[in-house]
Order: sequence, then C-alpha cells, then structure tokens
Amino acid sequence: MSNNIRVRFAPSPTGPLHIGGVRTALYNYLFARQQGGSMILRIEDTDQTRFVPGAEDYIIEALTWLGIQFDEGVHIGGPFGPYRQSDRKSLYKQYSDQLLQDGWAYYAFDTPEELEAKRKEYEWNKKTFQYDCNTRLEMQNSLSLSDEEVKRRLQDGEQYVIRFKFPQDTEITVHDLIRGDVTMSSNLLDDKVLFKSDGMPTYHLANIVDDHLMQISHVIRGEEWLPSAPLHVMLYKAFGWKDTMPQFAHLPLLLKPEGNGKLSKRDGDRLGFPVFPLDWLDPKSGELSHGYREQGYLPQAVVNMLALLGWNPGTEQEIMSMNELIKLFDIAHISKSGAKFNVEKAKWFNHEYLQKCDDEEIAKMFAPQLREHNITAPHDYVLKVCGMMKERISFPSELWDTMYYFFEPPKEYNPKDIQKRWKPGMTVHMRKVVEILNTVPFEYDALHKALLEDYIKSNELNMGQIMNSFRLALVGETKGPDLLTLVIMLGKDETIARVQRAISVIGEVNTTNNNVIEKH
RNA sequence: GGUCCGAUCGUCUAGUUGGCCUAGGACGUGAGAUUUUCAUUCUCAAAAUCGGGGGUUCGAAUCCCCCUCGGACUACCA
Repeated sequence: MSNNIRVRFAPSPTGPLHIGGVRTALYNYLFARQQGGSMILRIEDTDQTRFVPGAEDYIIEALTWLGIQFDEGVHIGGPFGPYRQSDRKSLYKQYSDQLLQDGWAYYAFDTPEELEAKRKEYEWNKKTFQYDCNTRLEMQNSLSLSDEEVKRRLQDGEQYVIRFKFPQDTEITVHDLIRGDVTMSSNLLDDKVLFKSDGMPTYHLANIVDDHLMQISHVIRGEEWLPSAPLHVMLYKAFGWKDTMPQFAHLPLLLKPEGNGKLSKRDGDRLGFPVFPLDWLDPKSGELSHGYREQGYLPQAVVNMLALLGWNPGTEQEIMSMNELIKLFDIAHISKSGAKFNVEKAKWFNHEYLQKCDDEEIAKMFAPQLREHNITAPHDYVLKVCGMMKERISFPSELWDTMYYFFEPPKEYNPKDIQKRWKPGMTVHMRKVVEILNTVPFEYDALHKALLEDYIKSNELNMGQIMNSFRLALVGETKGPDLLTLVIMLGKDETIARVQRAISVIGEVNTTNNNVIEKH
C-alpha cells in the first residue's frame, strides 16, 4: 500500500451488523482498494454497558463472507494497534488532559440526576436544556467553581466528566466530499462529554484520537454523524492536528421500503427480508434475526445490490463484480438522499448471480435438499438437472420445488390441472402412450416422431391435449422443461410407471363427453 | 421545539460546466412473441406537470429565494 490513503470501518460491538453498516464498510473498502490505500477494522467498544458478546466475531464473519477484506484490524493486527478501543483505554486520558491544559475542555461534576433535573426544569418553561456556552456557568464545573473547590472535589474522588469547551461565536465549516461545505455556529453546539466518569472516552474523543494516531485520511461514515462533525473538526483544531485532518464523506441513509424512516431490525421481521448479513441469535433474548446468507443470497449479489443503493457508476451498467466496483467506484457519484430498500431488486440481483454459478456450485447448494428427502442420485444426473433448471430460480431454497419430479414421482396431481388438462377419454390415450413407449426405440427423435407427429396426427389431436396430460402424469402439475427431454432423463421404466400410476389414480373423468377431444 | 441534511417514474437512479431532456436506464407492473405446459428469454407499453411558488436567463430538472414535505441529530450511545 504505497500511498497514504487510509480508511477505517469502525463499528461498535453492540449487536449484529446492520445492513447499512455493511454498506458503509463496502464503500470504505471500494475506495481504499481503488486508491491503493489501506482498509482498517477498528472496534469502538467504549460503552461497556452496551457490549454484546459475539458481536465482534459476527462483524468479522459477515464482512469476510462478503469479500470485504482488511489490511489492518483487530483480527489481523497491524502497525497501528491495538485496534480495539477498550485495549487502548490508557491512551486517551493524556489527550483529554492536554485539552484541559490548553483550555479546550473542563471538568464537570454534575451528576446524571442533577442534569435530569435541569432538563425537567427547562422543559417546564418550554425550553430545551443544552450544556453549552450559555448554560455552563450555572452548572457544577471547573469553569463556574473556584480552583480550590475543583481541586478539593478532585482530591475527594468525586465523580466527574470532561467536557469540550466550545468557543463562542465561531463558525465551523465541515467540508464534506458528498455535500460540500456544511457550516454551523459554535453557539448552537453543546459541550459534549469527551471523557466519561467510568474512565472511558466517549466516541468523539476516542474516534478523533484514533483516526489521528492511525493516520486515517478519509472518514466515510453514515449521515447520522453529520451533526457531530463540527465537534470533530473543532477537536482536530484543538489538538493542533488540523493539517492532517481526514476528509469527510457522510453517506445517505438506508430507508424503510415502505413509508419513511431509517431501516430498522423490525422492518426486516415485518416485511420478510433480512436487514442483517448473517443470522443472529440474540444471546439475551434468544431471538433469531435472519441474515442474507442463510436466506440463500449470494455474497456477490448482496455486494452488488448494496453498492448500487446510494451510488452508481454513471453508466447504465448494473451488474458489477467486486473488482469492477473497485475500478468504477467514485465518491462524487454517491447520492445525497436516502435510499429506500427494495426487496424485489435484491431478488433480481440474486437471480442474476445464481445464473453465473456453474452447475457444480448449484448441485452443491441442492445437495442438502436431496438429503432431506432421502434421495440419492448419480452426480452426473444431478448436475444435468441443475444446469437445466437453474434459470428458473432466484434462491437455492427453490431448487427442490422446481426439480423434485426429476428425483421422485409426483405425490399428488394438481386438481386444477386435472380438470383443465385430463380431458375425457384421456386414459385411452395414455395407455397408447405407454404402448408407444414400450415399442419405439427410447430416443428423443424416435419418440418425437411416434408421439408428437404420428400419434397426434392419426388421432386428429393437437399437441397440447396429449402432451399436457402426459406431463401431468410425470410431474403432477403442468410445469417443467421440454417434455421429451424430461422423459429421456427419467428413463423408460420410470416414465411408464408414472403414466400407469396416473391412469389408475386420476382414472377416467367425464366419460360422457368422450368425443370432445376427438374433435379438436 | 432547535440545528443540520435532503427532495426526478411505485422503487433504485441518469441528468455534475443551464440548451443534445417532447427527462434515459434498471427493478416491479401490463401486453405480445417464443414453447406442448410452467418458467426463462425477447419485444413493446404504461409510469415523473423533475415537491409547490416566485425569480435570474433568449432558454432551468439543472442557478437564487421562499414555502412544503421527509430524514438525521439533539445521552456520561455509538
């Protein structure tokens, strides 16, 4: 990695990785690879109360499944480690101390209860409390208290947090690669907590310190971070790191498929599509959330679909491999508005990528279904069936339903199809079919001539009449590939057995109107 | 409530320096073709008064202003 383009994906291990997070990781990856830069995985676990065991492994497994690779990170190490913020804990204190010394931060002793009371008080007066340049002097902090008092409280071991001291009357401009310049007044920003009373930094502090230390050049993250971006810019300035501050790109959000709002876990459950890459069993509630992988989505399909949700190559190309995406990706082509998630399009992508799989791969996906139905079949046969039938499916789970009749006789005959296709007098024809099968050489051309040409002509039938009933006997429904191809695949004995079984099960219907079919 | 961001077919979007836009593509939908059936495939169609209103200009989806609507944020969460 020759140049100094370095990006990071920095999730919190608070649960399964949301599909929006996956897209953020993907865009970071695409950008890094294209620029010949480095991709880093950093775990932001500064909130011990929200830590969920297994989440970190889940994140790594999901991204690995999708082919999103890292150059440095918790799981592989690297020259800028450790890459887990809880392992970097000791590091952050000196930086908040530096801010304290330089007058960019201050101690605040207000307890959560006091803050809550303050908020209530403001609410009563129909105002909103914000800990900022207007209110900080009425609070318990090193700005309002005397030096001795502050020293005393510190020595007594009183709980405190360290807050950022936003300067007054300053315009702060964040240059965003997607949105251009975003400017905010410092007077409206609140004095965010940088260092918590539990000895851990907050996101804001840890994030800036780590991005700086890890020499991150581009911060590509969700739009939800835009409101706090001015704080981050200010922090770089306060630390004196303005010259090496990374560039920002705030990605549009992924929205619910219907209505409005951010895509959430509940939507997936409700609308029947995954919002997570992998299945996730919540360790606390025992609740299972479905993942793309387990639903039968191909990783390439998920990657392609996600890439196009908020970005496009500027051409009409839609099917793109990871390598093509890397070549084509461009931050300038990322859209500004949120994208509603579309299930149908996701399905279509999967169908497209399933067609790209070779027959061996399809057969591999099909194997468990065969096992489930206690069927053993020659590998070549399975391979042939898969190759023939894959174009009909969007998910591997549909394989059995569209191909079962290649492996076992129909268990029942669709009543609607019987009514529509098994016309009066059909058993007579079917017996003839058996006869022909028994006498004519069992080859495609010979059968075609005997069945579809000679027999039909001599009986003044049209093709549909006899073929559909024949198909019904073999499949149980009127669906499937070219009939004679199916017949050849099944073999003579199996074909005859199925027709005879259909004759005895379906039998003769509506014998009274016998002449209907003769008459075409 | 406050701050910020956004707004082109039902959905994802093209449109980046205003004219080539009577707004293009894809998904989905409808019709037709192909086939012995179903599916696939192919062809065609419907679908956006470019959220609304004002400007600027010879000319605006594209620039400016206002309004409306939507979203994010507003924690000792990230």
